[in-house]
Amino acid sequence: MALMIHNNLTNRKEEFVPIEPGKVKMYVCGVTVYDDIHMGHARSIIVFDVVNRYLRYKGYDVTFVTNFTDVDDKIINRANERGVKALDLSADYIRKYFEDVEKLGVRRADIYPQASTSMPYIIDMVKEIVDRGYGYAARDGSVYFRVRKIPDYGILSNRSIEEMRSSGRLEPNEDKEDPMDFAVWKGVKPGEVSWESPWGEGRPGWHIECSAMIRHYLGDEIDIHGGGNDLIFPHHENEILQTEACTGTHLARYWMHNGMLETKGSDGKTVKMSKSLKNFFKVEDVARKFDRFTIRFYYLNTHYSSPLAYGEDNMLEAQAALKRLWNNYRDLQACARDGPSGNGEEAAAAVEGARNGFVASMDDDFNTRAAIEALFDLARTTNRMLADRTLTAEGAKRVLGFLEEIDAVLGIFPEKEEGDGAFDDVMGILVDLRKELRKRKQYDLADMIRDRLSEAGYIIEDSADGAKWKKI
RNA sequence: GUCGGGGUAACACAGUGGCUAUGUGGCGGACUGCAGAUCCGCAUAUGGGGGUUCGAUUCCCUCCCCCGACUCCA
Repeated sequence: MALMIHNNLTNRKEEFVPIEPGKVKMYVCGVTVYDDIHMGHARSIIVFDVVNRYLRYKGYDVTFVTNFTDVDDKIINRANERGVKALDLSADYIRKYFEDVEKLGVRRADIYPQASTSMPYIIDMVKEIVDRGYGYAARDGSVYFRVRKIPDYGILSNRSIEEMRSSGRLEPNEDKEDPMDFAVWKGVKPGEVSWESPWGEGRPGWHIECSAMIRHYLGDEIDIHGGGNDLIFPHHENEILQTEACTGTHLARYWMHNGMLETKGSDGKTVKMSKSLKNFFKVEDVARKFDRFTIRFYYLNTHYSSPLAYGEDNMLEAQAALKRLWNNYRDLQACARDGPSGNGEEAAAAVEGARNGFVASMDDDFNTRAAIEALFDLARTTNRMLADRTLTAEGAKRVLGFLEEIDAVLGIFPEKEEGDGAFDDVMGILVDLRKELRKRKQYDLADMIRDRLSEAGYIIEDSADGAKWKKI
C-alpha cells in the first residue's frame, strides 16, 4: 500500500515518494524556549512523533530533526526581566522541555539543533544569500531578504505580493528597500545577545535558523517539513525563500501542518490556545491529572490537521474510551496466561482485519482516528471470543503481539510487563480459594480477598465459568 | 478584505455517490450472590438554499456561521 500525504505545497493528497528510496529526511519546527510548553505544543509534538514512528513502522530509515529557537526577542526580554542571561534562560527551558516531553511518551528525535549552537551555518547561509544578491546589508547592521527576487513567493500560503501590500499592514522601514523584505540577520541592540558577523555584531532573524539547520543537518532538499499551521505564513514561506536563494530547490517535497488546539472561552466560542492570550494549559499540569496514554489517545482520536477544542471533559471522555481498550488488553493478557490451549488460528482473521484497517488508515494521510476505530473493532471481536471461550492462549498471544506491533506507532497501551511465574502461581491459588469460598457461599471472605487484592492493584472479575485476575 | 481549514446524531469525532462508522453518555435486555467487565439491541445526524444524478451527507454553485493565518506563535 502506498502512503498518501496531504501536501500543503499543492493542497492535494499525494503519494509519498522519498527523494532517496527507503530513507526519509524530516524536519519539524520546534518551540521557542522562553516558557513551559503547553498542550498546543504537545499536539504538534505528538502528531509528528506518530508520523516519525509510522514511517519507521513502514520500514523507512528516518532522520528526524526538530529544533529549539533559543535566540529570540521574547527570550531576551524575559531574561532581562529576570536579570539572567538569555542563553541560561533558554537552556533551563530546554531541560524542562525534555522533562515534559517525557510525560507524553515521545520518542526522541535524532537531532535537536539550537540556533545558538548553529551560528556558523547560519552566518554562512546569510553570507551566501548576500553574495547571490538575494540579501543586502542595511545601515544598522541588519541584513534583509529581497523578497521580490524570488518569483515563488507565496507558493505555500497562496498569497501574492500585491495582496499583501493591499492589506495595509506593512509598516514602512527606511532600512528596507521594500517593505515586504524581512530580516535574515538583525544588528545588535543594547542588552541583547549577539554574535560576530561580517555585518557586525548581531543575531539571526527568526526564519534563517531553520533554513540553515535543515541544510546543515539534512541537506539541500528534504522529504517532509512539518509544524503548526500557524507557521505557514510567514515562517515557512520565508524558509522556502532563503533556501531557494542558496540552493534553487524548494526546501521540502511535502509540507505537513497540524491544526491548532483551541479552548472554549467564557462566551462558548472556541479560540486558539496561545501564550499571548493566556488561555493555555501547561503540559506539566495536565500530566498530573492524566497519564501519557490518555493524552496521546486524546490527540490521536482526531485527524492531525483538524482544529481541536481542548477541555477537561474531552480528556475524561478519552480516558473512558481508552479504558475500554485497556480492559480488553488486560483480559487478553489473562487469557494468554490462563486460557485454553490451541494453535491460535481462531484469532488470525481478526488480527489480519485489524492490521489491514490500521495500515490502510495510517497510509491515508496518517488518519489515526480511523486507525483507532480498527482497534475498537478488534476489541469487540476479541471480547466476544473471550466471552465465548473460543479464544485460546495462543490466539490471545497473537492479538497481543499485534497490539504491541501497532503500539510502536501510537504509544497508547501500557508498558509490557515481564511475567512472573511464581507470582502467577500464587494468584492462581487465591483465585481457586475464592472459587471454593463462593461455592460454599462464604461471600464475605471471598469479597474480602477481592477487596484486598484490589487495594494492592489487582482486579478480580468473577463470571459464570470462573474468575480472572489482572493488574490495574 | 485575501488565503487556508471546518460546520455530521446529547457530546466527541471518522468515512462514503446507493450498504449509514467509532467512542463517551442515555435507554432496554443478557450474564450475575454482590462488584466489575463484557455481549446483544434501541434512539437521535449529515448548517440553509439551489444544481448535477435513477439516487448526495458525499460532487458543483451560492448563502450563513465558526476557527486559523496575514503581527510573536506548535
